[in-house]
Amino acid sequence: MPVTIKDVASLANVSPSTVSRVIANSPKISDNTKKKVYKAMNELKYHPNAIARSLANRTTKTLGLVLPSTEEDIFVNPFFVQIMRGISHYAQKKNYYIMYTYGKDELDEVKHIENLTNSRRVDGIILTTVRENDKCIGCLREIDYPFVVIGRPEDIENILWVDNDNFHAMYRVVNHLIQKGHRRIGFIGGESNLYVTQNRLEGYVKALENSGINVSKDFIKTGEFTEEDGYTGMKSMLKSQQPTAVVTTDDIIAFGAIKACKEDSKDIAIVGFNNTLLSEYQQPKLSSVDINAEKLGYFAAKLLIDKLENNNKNGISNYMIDTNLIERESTKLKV
Amino acid sequence: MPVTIKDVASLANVSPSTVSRVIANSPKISDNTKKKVYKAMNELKYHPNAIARSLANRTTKTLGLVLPSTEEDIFVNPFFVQIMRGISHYAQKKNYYIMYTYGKDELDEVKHIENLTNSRRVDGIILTTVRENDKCIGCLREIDYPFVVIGRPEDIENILWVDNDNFHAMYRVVNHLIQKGHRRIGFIGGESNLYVTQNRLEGYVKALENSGINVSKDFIKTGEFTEEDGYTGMKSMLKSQQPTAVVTTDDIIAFGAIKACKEDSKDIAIVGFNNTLLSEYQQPKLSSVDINAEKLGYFAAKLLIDKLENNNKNGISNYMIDTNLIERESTKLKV
DNA sequence: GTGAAAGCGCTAACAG
DNA sequence: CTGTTAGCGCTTTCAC
Repeated sequence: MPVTIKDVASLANVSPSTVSRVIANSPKISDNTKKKVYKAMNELKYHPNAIARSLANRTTKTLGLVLPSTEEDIFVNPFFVQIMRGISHYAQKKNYYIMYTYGKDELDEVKHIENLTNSRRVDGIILTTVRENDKCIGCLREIDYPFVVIGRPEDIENILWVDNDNFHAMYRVVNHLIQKGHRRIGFIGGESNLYVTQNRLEGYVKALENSGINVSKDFIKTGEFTEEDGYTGMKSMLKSQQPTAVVTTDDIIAFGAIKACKEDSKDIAIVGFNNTLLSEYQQPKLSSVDINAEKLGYFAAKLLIDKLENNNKNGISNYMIDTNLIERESTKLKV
Repeated sequence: MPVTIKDVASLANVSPSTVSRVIANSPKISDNTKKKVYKAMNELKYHPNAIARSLANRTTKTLGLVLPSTEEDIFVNPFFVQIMRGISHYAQKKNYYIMYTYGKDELDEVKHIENLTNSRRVDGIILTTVRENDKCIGCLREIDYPFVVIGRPEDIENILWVDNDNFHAMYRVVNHLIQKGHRRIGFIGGESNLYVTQNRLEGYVKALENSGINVSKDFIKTGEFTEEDGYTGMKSMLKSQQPTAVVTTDDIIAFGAIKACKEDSKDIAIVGFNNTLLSEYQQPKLSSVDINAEKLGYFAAKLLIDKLENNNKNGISNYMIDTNLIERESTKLKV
């Protein structure tokens, strides 16, 4: 029933291998036979069977995308959807397909990765989260399967990854605030042992130092990525210090900080991170750093596909994606 | 390098076909040889090659998911993410995989569908939007490829689909408002030629009639799915009628309606639809109908997979998914 | 430049 | 119950 390469071959009066060469656009095929073959393909409405090709040349042209399924992550944050689009964007360009799976937790993710790779359904894997001592990375490394990570892993040796330049992102935000006249600027971050937190904190410190502003421990709070810790961080800072501006490492933290300011009727400039959907719906509308998730996805796909196609001559193993401060009401005022 | 069925066969001292039967869990295999084979598989860490299986039995165990990439749709609305999870949930249960593609527009979607189906990468397709005179459906029908659509198509003959019971959803919402004492209830809907709009309107009408409340054209507005049309619809209703409550067919419409009420300082009960993320962040928090998108995805996958596996004995060709009124501040008050 | 033949790894008759 | 034998549809040496 389905038309195969043989049908095309006999109609065009050539051998199957010739047709195959035409499909692969082999250089050593006369223009004449090329034409003949194309004609036959059109007449028969021939379309190569991807599965058969995959079996023969041991490559599926498919990438596996592993998504976490934590409620908060997935819903409040357009992050993953944007990443998916970015990936899709580059993949389509290169004629790659994407299979996605949701993992209930880290172990479940590992299980899915094993399924995907053992069955050879995919040529490579894209990881969308990094954890401490990441088991997914461990597993992929062990079986030596191509993969790329969105977010900077602890141990980057021999790993493809993309991430924002968190140092610069925060550096620029703080600088911007300084330009606006702020001198007493606080920092409220998530877990202090995370790279993101550390890098963003460094950017904060550097910006202050560069402007000759004293960096004080009392202006630096870290905790969890929760509204609550944003709230308490802000509260305690308000009590002892008199910040005129506060930068945070996540919108959710910023939301808590806003709440604290409102309670104390303090008018303080606040900046969030990740530019989540809700930032625009705060009172005041929250200025936030857009991390360009779509670009993260795009370059993750690029890194992986380039490797798969051996186009990685330049040896690039990671990309730093730029960020954008989206300025809204919360940082409108000059001091 | 990779271990194949042959390796297992020779280690277990059986033929490849026997191993194949063990993999497929064929009933007519003695427990003894089953054990032998399993042992060999474990020792060799054998994993069947999915591609080879697909080629041999002409089935890929993967579904193609076609997503629209309209900004608004994708971002503001957790709809698609939820659908993806639902699909994934059922698919994983049945050991199916999902490939997704984004279509820039209808034609682009058709192109992707053709790619997916012509290359035989997928066994079936899941459509997440329905348009008037839908080209995707047309194409799929023509080539007679299994598919399911989320949303009720115009012509449902021989088509698998899932949708909410829009009639009942709205019927119950209006009833609920009536219980609360409302008698002057307005309706603001999207495009009047769409099924959703019509069905929801019918539910609205029926509920009023059942309670012996007069249905007046002046209480019914339709337009586009925009904040603007929600706003103007509300404005004009406020001018001529004195509604105490208004139901809408989309949160975005409700947002506009809220705005209009605020401007005129009218305290009117308002209900949205789709329970989007932002509904909770309105002032007042918007009551909205949750359409259970995850369930829509789940049952879409079920419908399609059941068909593919010929488990569709009962001949079910669609599911109606229940909805849930999420009550928030906007309908708190009794009249 | 093009064809013949072997094979990718697995499944599915058909025997026995 | 199990083995033998052909393929599934395409690619890829290796000749010519």
